Order: sequence, then structure tokens, then C-alpha cells
Amino acid sequence: MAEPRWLNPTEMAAWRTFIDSVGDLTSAFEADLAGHGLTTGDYQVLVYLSEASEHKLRMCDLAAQLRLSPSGLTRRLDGLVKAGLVSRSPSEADRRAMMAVLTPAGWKRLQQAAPDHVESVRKNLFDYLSDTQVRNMAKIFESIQRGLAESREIENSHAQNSAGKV
Amino acid sequence: MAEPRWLNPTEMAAWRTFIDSVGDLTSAFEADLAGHGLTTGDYQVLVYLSEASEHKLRMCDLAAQLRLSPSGLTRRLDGLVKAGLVSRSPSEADRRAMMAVLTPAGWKRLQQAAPDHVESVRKNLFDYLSDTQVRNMAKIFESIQRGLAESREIENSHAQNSAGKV
DNA sequence: ACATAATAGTTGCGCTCGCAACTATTGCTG
DNA sequence: CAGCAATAGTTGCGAGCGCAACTATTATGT
Repeated sequence: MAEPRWLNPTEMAAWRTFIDSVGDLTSAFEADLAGHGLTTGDYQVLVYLSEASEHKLRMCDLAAQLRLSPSGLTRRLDGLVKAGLVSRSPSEADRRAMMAVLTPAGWKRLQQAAPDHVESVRKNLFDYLSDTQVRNMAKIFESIQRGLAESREIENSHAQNSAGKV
Repeated sequence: MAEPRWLNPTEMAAWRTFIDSVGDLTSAFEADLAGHGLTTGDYQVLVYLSEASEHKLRMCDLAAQLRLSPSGLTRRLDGLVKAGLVSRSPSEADRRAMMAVLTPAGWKRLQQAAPDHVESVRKNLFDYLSDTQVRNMAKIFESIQRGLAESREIENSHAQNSAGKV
């Protein structure tokens, strides 16, 4: 029941503007990608597939990158498959797994949308920041990512310990 | 058809870690607030109402702050009203408007949840950053907010001009 | 090797939310 | 002040996603 460590004014300012910016940026990118007939989620799928070797990824790996539940990814792929931008093909190595594969049409669509998206990221984000601020921003979120990743590892090891005790 | 201004490595790092952090932080806060029987969205409603004079806000003002559509706010309030944390009362000044009012139970729930939430914000975010980084983060997102707000103003003035021409 | 656990993916269900359509009230304009 | 536009809020509808339950396949432990 210790006294909560309330946020000081600087932290509060960082926090509030961060939250608001996330909301505003999300809306802006959604609007821009809509011009290409893509949602932000669809675009992310195409990006990750385009970066994977042979333009294919296991569903579960893709879901982890997208921070999406298995069912969520299944449904999202349904739409992309229907649109002809992605196809499914069973994995040869593991017959439980399905591979999501970028189709030529999907690759083409991504190449069309990417320049506009990058331009949108610039116009709505980086154009408002100095070079120094961009460097600081990269360091800040790298620190956060590192911290979160470490805390997840600790959780996992605890989970393993708990399981071991049973 | 100018060559797109691709992101340089620093910008790419800032961008990717930013996106991933947003996802991870969102999940973390949702999980922590679930312990108090609240979603992130519900919590936000309680926070904004608690900061308003008399603990009440017009629906449309609340929707703007939450970046939520009118219908979205209606449904979200439905849940909070059913839970007894918020009540509706017609505005006396404008009979079109409904006021969302924080109930004593809602105020109490917020006071219970807030310390844990703040602690979660620290543990998942600020604890990973130095004081300098926190100050930089505040400046960065203040810049972004200012930039986005200005670009919105320009859009609005254009819309007015267009309307004027009709 | 064989039973059991763990993993991969899909489906039913419920929740949240945006869009369009609608009603009610207020503001504006001739 | 009459009439039309703008604003505030609610509802039907559909899309997207998480949870739980299920099947199929692979890994593990004795």
C-alpha cells in the first residue's frame, strides 16, 4: 500500500502527448492507406511478408510480429486471400503449419502503396522533428523495446519455473 | 511522380520501435486495467470526466477527446452506465446535448485503478528512460502534436474556403 | 513405443467501433 | 419570423478481433 509514484509534470506531458499522437497518427495513416484499398493491418501483413525470405511466413510467426491473436490473423488473411494479395500454402516441413505467401498482385499493391505511406509518415511525423529529435526518438523507443523484451524474458523464465514445480 | 523520400536508417529505427512499442504498451495497460474490471477505453472516459468541472462533459466534447465517433461513444457509455460508473443527464443549456456524469461509484473506481495504472506506466515505460530521455520524449511529442494541430487548422480553413466558394 | 503434452490453425460467439440514416434541437439567413 | 442548414445524439448494419473450444500434427517423457 505504498504511496503511488505519481507522474511529474514532464512525465505527464510526455505521456499525454504520446497517447494523443498515437491516436492522431493512426487515423492519418489509415486515411492515406484507404486510398490504396488497404487497411493499416493489411498493409502490415504485406510489409512483413515482403521482408520474409521467399515472401512467405508461418501464420504463427506472422501473428507474433503483428501482435495479433491466431484467430485475428486467420480472419485478416481471409480478406487478403479473397483480394488476391496473399495466398495460403501448407508448410512442407510441419504439416500443422500454414504459410502465408505474398502473391505477385500483393507485391505490386505494396509497391504502389509504400511510397505514399512513407510520404505520410514523413509529413505527419518526421517533418515535425529535427535530426537530433529523430535520433533521440530512436534511442528512446529502442530503450523501451529492450526493457519490455527483458521483462518478458523474466516472465517466461518464471512461468517455466512454476511449470517445473508442478 | 517524384522519387519517394525513403526513410534513412535512423528514421526507420525510430519508426519501427515506435510502432512495436505502441502495440506492446497497449497490451500491457489493457492487462493491468483488466484487474480493475476496466478496459483502456473505459478508463479514459473516467479520467476525462474526473478532470472536467462538476465531473461532467457533453458527449461530443468527450468524443473529441477520446477520438471516438459519436456512435462509438454512445455504446461505450452504455457499458459504463450499466456498470453504474457514469450516468447520463440532459443538458439544461442545450436540449440536444447529453451530459456524461461521473457517479460516486465511478469516481471511486477511478481512484482505485489510477495508482496501479500509473505504476504500470512507470514499469513499462518511464523506468526504462533517463530523465533526459523523458524530457526529450515530451518535446518530441509536443512538436508532433503542434505540427498535427497546425495542419488540421490549415485543412479546416481550406474547407471553409471551399464552402465559401459554393 | 506409446500415452500425454504442446503447438498450429480454424470456427462460434460476443464485444467494440465506424458509417449511414434518422430524430430532435439550435443557429443562420433572407 | 419562416425555412433551411448545422449540430447532438441514437440505432441498424457490417467489419475486425479476442477468447474458448475444437481438430490435426508434432514433441516429450518414461
